[in-house]
Amino acid sequence: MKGGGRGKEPPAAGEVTGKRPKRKCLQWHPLLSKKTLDFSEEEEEDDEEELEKQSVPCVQDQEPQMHFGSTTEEVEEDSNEQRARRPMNAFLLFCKRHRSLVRQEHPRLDNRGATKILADWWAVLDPKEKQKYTDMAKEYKDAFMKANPGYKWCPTTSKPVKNPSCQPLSNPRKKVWSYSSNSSKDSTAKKVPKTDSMPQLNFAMADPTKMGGLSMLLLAGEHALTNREIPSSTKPSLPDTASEGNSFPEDKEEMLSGTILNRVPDITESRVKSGLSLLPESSVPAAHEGKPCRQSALFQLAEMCLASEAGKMDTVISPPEDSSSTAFLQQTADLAEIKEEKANTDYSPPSPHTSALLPPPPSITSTSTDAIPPQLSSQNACVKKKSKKKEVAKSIDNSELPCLTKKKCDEAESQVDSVFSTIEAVAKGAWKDSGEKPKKKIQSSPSGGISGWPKKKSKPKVNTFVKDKEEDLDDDSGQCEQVSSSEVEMKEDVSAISHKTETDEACIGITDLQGTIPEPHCSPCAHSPTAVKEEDRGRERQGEMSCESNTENRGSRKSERSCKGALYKTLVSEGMLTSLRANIDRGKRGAFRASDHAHDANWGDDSWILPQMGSNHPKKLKKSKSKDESSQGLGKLEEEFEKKFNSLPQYSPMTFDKKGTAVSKKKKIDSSTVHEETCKVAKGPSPSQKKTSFHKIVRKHKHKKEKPGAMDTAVVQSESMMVDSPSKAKSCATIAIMCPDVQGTTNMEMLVGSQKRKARKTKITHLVRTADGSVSPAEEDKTRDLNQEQDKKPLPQQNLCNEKGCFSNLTSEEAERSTIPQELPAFFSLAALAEVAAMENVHRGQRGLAESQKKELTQTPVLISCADQ
DNA sequence: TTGAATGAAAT
DNA sequence: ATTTCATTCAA
Repeated sequence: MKGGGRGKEPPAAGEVTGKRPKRKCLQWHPLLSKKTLDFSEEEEEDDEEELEKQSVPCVQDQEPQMHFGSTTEEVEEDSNEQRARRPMNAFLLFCKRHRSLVRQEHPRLDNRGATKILADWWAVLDPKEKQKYTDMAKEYKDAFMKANPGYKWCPTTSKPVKNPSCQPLSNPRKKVWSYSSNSSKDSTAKKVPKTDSMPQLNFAMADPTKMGGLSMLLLAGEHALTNREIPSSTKPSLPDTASEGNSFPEDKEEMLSGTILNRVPDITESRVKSGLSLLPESSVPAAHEGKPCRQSALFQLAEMCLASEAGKMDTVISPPEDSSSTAFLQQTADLAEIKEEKANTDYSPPSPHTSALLPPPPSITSTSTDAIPPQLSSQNACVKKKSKKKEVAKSIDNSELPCLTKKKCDEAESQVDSVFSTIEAVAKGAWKDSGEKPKKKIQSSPSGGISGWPKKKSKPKVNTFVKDKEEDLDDDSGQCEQVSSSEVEMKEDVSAISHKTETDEACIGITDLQGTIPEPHCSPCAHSPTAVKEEDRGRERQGEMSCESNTENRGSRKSERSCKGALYKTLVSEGMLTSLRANIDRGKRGAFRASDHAHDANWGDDSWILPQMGSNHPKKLKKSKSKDESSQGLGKLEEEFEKKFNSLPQYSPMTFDKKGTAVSKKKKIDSSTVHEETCKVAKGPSPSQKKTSFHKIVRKHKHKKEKPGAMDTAVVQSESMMVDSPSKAKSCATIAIMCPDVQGTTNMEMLVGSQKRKARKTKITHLVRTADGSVSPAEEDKTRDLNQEQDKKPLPQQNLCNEKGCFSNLTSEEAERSTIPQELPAFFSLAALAEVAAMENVHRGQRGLAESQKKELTQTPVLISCADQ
């Protein structure tokens, strides 16, 4: 059927160009930009940012993971390729937000169909609301542009924008997107000054991604550090590094600068403080030195890990959760001290290598292992996992398969290893970046000598990689500038390292998880940081408890997260991350907020995050969540996801229907869809379809009004339908009644929407397909027309509907799902709906849902808001 | 990998 | 004016 049609779209040009081959584009996230932002800026934003941050990492991680095998490297390597994805437009946002709803209603409907419906809804959507989405989109775009100054939608030429090599990141960061409710403001800001340097990638982003969950930490750290950086800023090399590996370099520096062990404590404190209060100065000497160091949360994490390994971490870690910032800090400090001591004891003796961070000597490792609280290990694992899950699989193939296969390497070892690996990876990354600095202790031992590094006993693989990398690094070492030249290498190395390590870790983590918990969900966790949070709370899967100290809950998987989470929490507690806290406070429920509010307030961060989440592990999450169900268990991910999105108003289908009717939108209705549904209805629609059919029917009527010519056919169809099912007929009638006024004025042309474009190509196709057998294209068209015709209606209705609170109800997912009936009342008479439902049920053979719906419908007062009024 | 929708941007 | 591509996910 489509074959012919298709030809066109897929098209030609597009194909070749590479259209969809999914580029490796990293998805841009507001967070990225925010990342750059100073936390200090806006509290609100901060909150959001926090959330975002969390989420971001995941996202980022995920992406890389996704592509991982191929992509990861690509990302790093191909800065060029990686193009940031273009920001979604209002419609896409809308789709993203509502697709699930549509699907709920019409389970059978595939995405295409859903898209059509969404298009209809969109068409019908009140201008106000549309405006919201538009604004969002705009902001999003603005932010995006800021982040990626030179970004071109069409890669066509080349992606000039990014360059990998050396551009200074700093600029872009500035503000990024502040979220302002008002759309307009952003526009001005848009591109702003930033140097164009920021390549699309936002390497900054990239790094974090790599980092995984850590990214957030990094952000925080960076944020704090940022100040410093600026001063030193100019390092040519840095920027480069930053661009590339960004975060790493900084870390690296730190690493290099001081012995990690020793430094760790200090750094940690400093970072923490800085992060919190922005204390700056004192600590982080290293950073000052040469580079800016963004320290990163990552670094901290590493430190923590080390410490923990040392044995002390437990303490440290635990605090975070509870804690208030101060306590935490103090503890940290204490820990640091302790660490130092131990470190000295344990580590120092052996070698200065990089000291703790990197490769703890085997002995140490063992020690650490013992001491290591699951948390740490878990953390590491978690972090990596996130990013890697998918990757892991791939990567595993390469190097780590064994782990997977085994699945159970010693957990302890694995964990430890993972930790180390992580650290190492980080260090390496840093080193690379920092390569310039002579400091690198590691360097002290030439590549060959590095042995210190690669401590991992258990996992030679990692070590090997690391070593190799190190060597590479060494080679490269040092030269940030070189980076440009050797960027690729760097990237590769880094990526490889990180990945590998991650992989290993991931494997480990997975193993652990599996061991502890069979569920695969882990991966999901990775998906969204935010989710993680919630999960942590909510989920209590016992898990290993590794994180006991850490946070409240967390099962094994969580443990990892928890670790991170601990940091976050700490930060939050301190006030660093307001938003986070807020979220936590809200819990899942936050969703409710009025659409508007939410929209304004949260929109930015939250919304973004969620989506990504979804995208990342769309399959798992979504399905699981699908909706209602998810609320129960799954919920968290979804919840968060929705929450964010929720900030945008989500409308119930009913609303749309109403609006559609009410509103004059021209919308086109998808004739095809309508037909299908109608047909279905007539036939014996599937349960899910009922609604759809109903809607469609309504629409048809509308359309009919609009187009007389079409009307005829449409009418006929409708008639037929009616005949088929009296109930339907009634509904139709009802509708007609309701919207009698149809101002016929309309225009024939109307077809605005979707079909316009596609009409050429697709339209036909649709028709054919849609036909599902029954429909013929012509009819559909007619139908559409008819619908359109009818579309016009008095605005008031719309308002009413809106006012009624379709939104309010909707916001919460639960409400949405459960509620359809509730929603219904608005537009059409309930009775009609009920009838329809009844019919459907009959056809189906009754489904619980259907019945329930009917009941509800019937019960609900019949409002005939429609028209008139 | 395609397609359905809309829209912004680029060509 | 036309083409890309952003999201989503079943075919």
